[in-house]
Amino acid sequence: MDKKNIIDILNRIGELLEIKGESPFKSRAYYNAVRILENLNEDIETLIKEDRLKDLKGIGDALNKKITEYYTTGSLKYYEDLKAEFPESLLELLNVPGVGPKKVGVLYKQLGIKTIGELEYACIENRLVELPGFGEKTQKKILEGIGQYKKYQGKYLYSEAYGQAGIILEHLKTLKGIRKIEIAGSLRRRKEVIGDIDILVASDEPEIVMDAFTDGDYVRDVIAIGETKSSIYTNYGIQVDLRVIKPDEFPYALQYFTGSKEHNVSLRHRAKEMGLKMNEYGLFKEDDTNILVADESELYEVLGLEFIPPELREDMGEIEAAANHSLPELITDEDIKGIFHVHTVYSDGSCTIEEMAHKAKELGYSYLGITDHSQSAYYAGGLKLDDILRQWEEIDNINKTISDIRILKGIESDILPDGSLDYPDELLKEFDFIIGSVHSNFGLSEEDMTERIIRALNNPYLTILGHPTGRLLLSREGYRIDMRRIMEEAAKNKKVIEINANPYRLDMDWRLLKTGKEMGIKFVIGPDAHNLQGFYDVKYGVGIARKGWLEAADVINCMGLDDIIREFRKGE
DNA sequence: GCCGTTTTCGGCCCGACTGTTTTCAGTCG
Repeated sequence: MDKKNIIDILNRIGELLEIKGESPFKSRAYYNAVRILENLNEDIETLIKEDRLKDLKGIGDALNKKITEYYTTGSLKYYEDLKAEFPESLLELLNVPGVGPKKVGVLYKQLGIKTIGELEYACIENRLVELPGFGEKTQKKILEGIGQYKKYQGKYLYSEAYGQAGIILEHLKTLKGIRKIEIAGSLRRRKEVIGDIDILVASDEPEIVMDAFTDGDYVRDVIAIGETKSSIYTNYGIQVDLRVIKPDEFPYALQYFTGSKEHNVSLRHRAKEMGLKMNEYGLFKEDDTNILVADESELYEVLGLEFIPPELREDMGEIEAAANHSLPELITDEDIKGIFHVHTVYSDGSCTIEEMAHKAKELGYSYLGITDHSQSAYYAGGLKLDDILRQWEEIDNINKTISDIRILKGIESDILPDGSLDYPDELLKEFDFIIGSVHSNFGLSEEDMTERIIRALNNPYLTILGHPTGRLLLSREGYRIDMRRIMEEAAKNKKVIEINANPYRLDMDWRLLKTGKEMGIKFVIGPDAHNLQGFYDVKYGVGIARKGWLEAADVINCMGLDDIIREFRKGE
């Protein structure tokens, strides 16, 4: 029983209550509790054991009892009773964009629809149009939503897959008989979305490895157990393939299974031109003798190439660059000197400025740019003029007392539909820097949305364009924009573009970074942190920057404090 | 279901958008 189980059940209760039609404030209380637990800096088990849960603002008597019951007995009667009223599969319907709890309630009560499949069928049969509150367009939208949902099925965020892989590696590392163990596949290439996890092990004793792998706590189902390959589903539903390889073959297999497919096709083509044949077992001369290599880097060397970091293996020019020694020296986690884009209790963050500052300092950063939401972002508690003045005063005071880190005054200003920023110029110019982001009116035409952002990029006070497409991976497409034109405008006006490191966003997309860099654009890696944990997302942003060929010099938060201040003053 | 308090019931963030309606409900952020 861990925090995630508790959070899951509270969420499900909230959703079931909504479907049932209970007071919205009741379900909100459950969602509120979820948020509180997610942002908890203390161990939840300790809180339960010491009976301190109810001290948390937002958790009262009822929730305290329910959480404690679930934690101590492993089940919760209230939830079981609620579940008995509705099939649990109803909750899956909520994943379809455009379908909320009210619609689920109607679909279930009037048409007996319980699953996505049934819903899809009912749409095709034209049976939704007659329902109260539904119509032609709703039915069409739901059908499209189902299509989108299906597209994302079986896909996972990099951060989720990374976490799961870590657990498995930890479990296997202690085994004797393992000579080498590595992650391969898209996870090693640090793709933003992952289909499955590939793990390679070099060992002379495959049986021991396979037994241990398929026997871990993380296993939900075993799909197959073989001598060279076994597959499982983890508790989170991610498929994991583990391959055991003879130690001599490890470098070839690692290269082969890291991919990408396109990279390997190009690489094999190159090998063939050199009279060589390559596959997962080796690199063979025409007489079929294997060219022995100790690691991947020697393998690339034989092919006349510099070592190509896995992140770059997407067949986007990396092989040519490796051949003529022009691969970039990719940015690393250690290059990041300071942080921009964090939220605090002033808007929708859960920690104070001081807490965030101390964490940033502890992590070795030398500056921290605070960016709460601006006044138009009602839903996130955006800052009014008074709040801003109060925040500035607080920042000034903290800067006086804290050493080795400097807090910078920023704001994440909404870019309003007309492209203007959310405060008058007299106020805007007083900030150290400004991130401009789109948070509303996502439905503008491509033309209008592009114009909107271009106008913002022409605002002298805007420093950084935040999460440029607004996408949420696996759940929401970005808004329609002409990214090429936006990049041109950013380059012309010397505006920085954010690589939002939140694992749900990873926006802007790495596929565009190399082009942007060639256009002379500078980037910033921003965690969009809403709590202390958020700082740890920076590494995901670094991964994306690496995939986009970026070096430390391309990313402004690799600059030291003095340089950054000079950089910001340049615009004034 | 939680909170606060002028101690026990009333308020709980707010607005845009869409599609369905004919004045509003549901969804989303």
